[in-house]
Amino acid sequence: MTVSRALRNDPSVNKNTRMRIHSTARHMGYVYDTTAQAFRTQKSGFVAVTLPSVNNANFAETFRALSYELEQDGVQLLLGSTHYRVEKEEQLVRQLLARKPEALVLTGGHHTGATRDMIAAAGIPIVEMWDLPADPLGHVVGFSNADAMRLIVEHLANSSRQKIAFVGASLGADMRGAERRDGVIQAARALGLPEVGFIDAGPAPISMRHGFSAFENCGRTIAQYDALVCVSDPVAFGCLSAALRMGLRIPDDLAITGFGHFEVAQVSNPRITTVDVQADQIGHDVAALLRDIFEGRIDRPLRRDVGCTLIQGETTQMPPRQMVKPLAG
Amino acid sequence: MTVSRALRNDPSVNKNTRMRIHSTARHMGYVYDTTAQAFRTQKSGFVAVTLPSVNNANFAETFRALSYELEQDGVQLLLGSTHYRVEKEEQLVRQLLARKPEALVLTGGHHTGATRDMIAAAGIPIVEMWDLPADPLGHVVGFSNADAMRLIVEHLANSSRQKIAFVGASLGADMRGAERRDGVIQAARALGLPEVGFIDAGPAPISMRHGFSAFENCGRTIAQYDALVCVSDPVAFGCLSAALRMGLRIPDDLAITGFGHFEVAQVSNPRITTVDVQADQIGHDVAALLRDIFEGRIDRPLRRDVGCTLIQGETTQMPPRQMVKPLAG
DNA sequence: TTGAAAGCGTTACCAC
DNA sequence: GTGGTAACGCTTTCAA
Repeated sequence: MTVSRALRNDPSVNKNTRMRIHSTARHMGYVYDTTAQAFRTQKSGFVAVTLPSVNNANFAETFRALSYELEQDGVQLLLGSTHYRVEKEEQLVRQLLARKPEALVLTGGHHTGATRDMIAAAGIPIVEMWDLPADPLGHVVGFSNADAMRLIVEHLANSSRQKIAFVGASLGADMRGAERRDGVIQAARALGLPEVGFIDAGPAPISMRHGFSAFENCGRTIAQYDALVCVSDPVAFGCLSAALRMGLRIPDDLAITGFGHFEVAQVSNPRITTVDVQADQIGHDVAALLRDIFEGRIDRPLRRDVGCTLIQGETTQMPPRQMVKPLAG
Repeated sequence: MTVSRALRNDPSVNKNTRMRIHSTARHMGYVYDTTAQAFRTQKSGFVAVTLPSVNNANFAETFRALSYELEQDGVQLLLGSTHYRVEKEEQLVRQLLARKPEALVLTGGHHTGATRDMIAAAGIPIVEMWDLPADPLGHVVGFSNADAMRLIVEHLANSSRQKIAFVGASLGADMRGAERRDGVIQAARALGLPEVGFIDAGPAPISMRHGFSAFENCGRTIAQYDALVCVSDPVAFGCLSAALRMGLRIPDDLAITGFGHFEVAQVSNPRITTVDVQADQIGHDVAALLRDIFEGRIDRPLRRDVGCTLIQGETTQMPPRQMVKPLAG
């Protein structure tokens, strides 16, 4: 039928006819049936995405960017939330694969064996994002959490901070958080700093209020540290707020750093030193990658490191100014 | 075909036959086609949801609660973002309806004519949430934005604030924001307060940084107000941060209020007076409603007001203490 | 540039 | 308890 072609804007249809068809279709309140199309063409038009949490400005931003790009290609995203648990991820991936998505985008590089098996059996393109896994399932668009923390620790060391504590979720679920903690520990060792402390803010996901409580619960023991490296900006903001309420001067008494370049880090008072990992860029890059995959322009697994940048705020000091070298000669 | 029944474990099939069919199916590597089933039965197992933005802690929380409840029933949510524009919503609803969802959940009660037509033609249950529209499309789970603002204005008036300014997005796109502004204006009039000012923080969506800039751009003109009623907590936080940087004392020089009971309002320093609208409760209630609908326990449109509560923070003063009444006698 | 016919895999309905 | 037939709404192919 010509109608079918017209509605898909097939160029072989006369412009007049097409216009007329479109207008009557709209007039009738006609809605195209993607279900029938998916059935007929054996293409679902879905891309499945898992996030640890929707309620996280960074992941939400990646999803927004991804969704914005892909909806222009008529792709519908299927979103699932793992609540930072690989077992939940397994259950979710099973549910999502039943919808026959044309690709699967996972956050992070840690998965159960069953998840890996299902994914292998599905035979669709896989993208892992927000991480640089050692043994990827397919394509990768992410950054090194350890590298990000090295930036932070080196910055702190440059302004003569010695005793660092890491504020994060209880060990177990949040793998990217654990990688960040390890990154801090490694970086501190490499610089010859004393052993890094750990302040447990409770089970993941943790946010502002958990940072706040964790700081309050430290009591006077906080005095043994001169820098707090937090797993994320919201947690850092919570700590900052608690510290200010206790009358501490930030950064004079204590340096505080975050992670993720959340809005709150830029608007808070003082602004929080953080690391920008460009959540939106990850979304854009994954979308571009998927487009390349669907159009057959990719033949082997891609591994893209989007990198990260230190954003100096006001919760840490500038490194002491270097001696100015005399001009040559 | 008997095979079809056997594979769905229809009890009317002989046990032997069923077993034989299952075994040969497995042997053949047969995979059941969910797509064809969805096509034939006209039941997709989808519920479509539109949000103004995913990148908003309140809407994300509603989505999380909704998703959490419904995934237990094997329902998959289709999420779309309207970017606070009814035209975008129209396009989105068209896309979503093409997937033949079994219900449609919309945020807000303002839609284009075409949207209303499509929805009527779709003949599926509709839920409008986060609002109490005068002419609902179907079911409603929400609250009155005007009522919420009345709570705020009365609270401010109780502590003798007179000159109020509303900080919100430019008029046009954000309808709930506009309702809140109108609510403030009406409440102020009802209390005999002077005309309410308007500080434009730019086109929706607006967040912390827009509140910050808007406040900064006011310069000295801010002095004419003694209370700032912000369209949301993030915007209020931005204003608060800018005010503190300018050396204002909050709430002595200026009262500031937010909306939505976001985490930042509770952790900020000082805490921001706000209105709790229970984003998660809305999600739960919508999920419960959908369950009732699918199981045929609902015969006429439901209209549920989840209400809202004033949360007194530290950016406004307590009302002057009432004279203590002498004990009886 | 348009139209007619066949068929995708499933299920509802009816006959056996 | 089993099986045959038709149909869901679309796209592909071929003919006009």
